[in-house]
Amino acid sequence: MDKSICPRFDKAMSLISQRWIGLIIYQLLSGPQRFCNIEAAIGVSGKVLSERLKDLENEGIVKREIYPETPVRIEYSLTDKGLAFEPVLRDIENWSQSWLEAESQ
Amino acid sequence: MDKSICPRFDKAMSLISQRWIGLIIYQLLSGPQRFCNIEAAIGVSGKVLSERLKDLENEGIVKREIYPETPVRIEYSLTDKGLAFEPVLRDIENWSQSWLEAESQ
DNA sequence: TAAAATAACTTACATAAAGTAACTAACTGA
DNA sequence: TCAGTTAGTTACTTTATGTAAGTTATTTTA
Repeated sequence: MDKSICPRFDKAMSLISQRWIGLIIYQLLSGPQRFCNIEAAIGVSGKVLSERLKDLENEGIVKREIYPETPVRIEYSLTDKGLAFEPVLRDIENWSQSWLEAESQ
Repeated sequence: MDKSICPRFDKAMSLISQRWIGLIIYQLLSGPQRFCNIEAAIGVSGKVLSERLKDLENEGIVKREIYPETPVRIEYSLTDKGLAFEPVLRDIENWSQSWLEAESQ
């Protein structure tokens, strides 16, 4: 058990290797939005989405804001820490455009 | 179910959101190496490592080469497609240095 | 020559994570 | 009052991952 890898890098990797985390942040790059919007846009179940949003909020990556309108509006948005993740997602986007086929079986 | 996201990006995201995939590619960035070396360096179990290496080989990201020496040497290395993934991992590295704490409990 | 070691896996079993679908609570408009 | 919307939660099933031991081939050591 070497574990020669940096614990911070290791933690970042565990973060994005949680299913849906990347797509949630990517979706929030297009601006603050509601729970049901994220759910519909990326096709995640409500159960997992609420778990992930809680995790991301605890990590300081996502901010949850309640607007006491009628009906109540709850908006999720990226913090600076979350916005700083954009280059990662852009690189993944670029890589996927260059190296993955448009058609998959 | 909008599913407005690009299927190629979606596929790339499913790839890196598989546990260990990122760390395996990262580890291979330091050069071709053997199974047991990757296993020790990142702390993944042999079972999952062999699954992941097969997946990565099928995706054309990793190359497996057998050197019929004594004892036989099997080396895993990155293809061009795999090497092209480097910027993603460097960005994650940078992000983790800037935004994650050195100490975690 | 037999026993122990190493590399590269695989198998069996246990636990954790994710998916599915239905349910809740608060409100609103018809 | 009934159906609809938002933001979730709960119960249950399926899939993924972890752990530890076993396998095959070869090689080194006693």
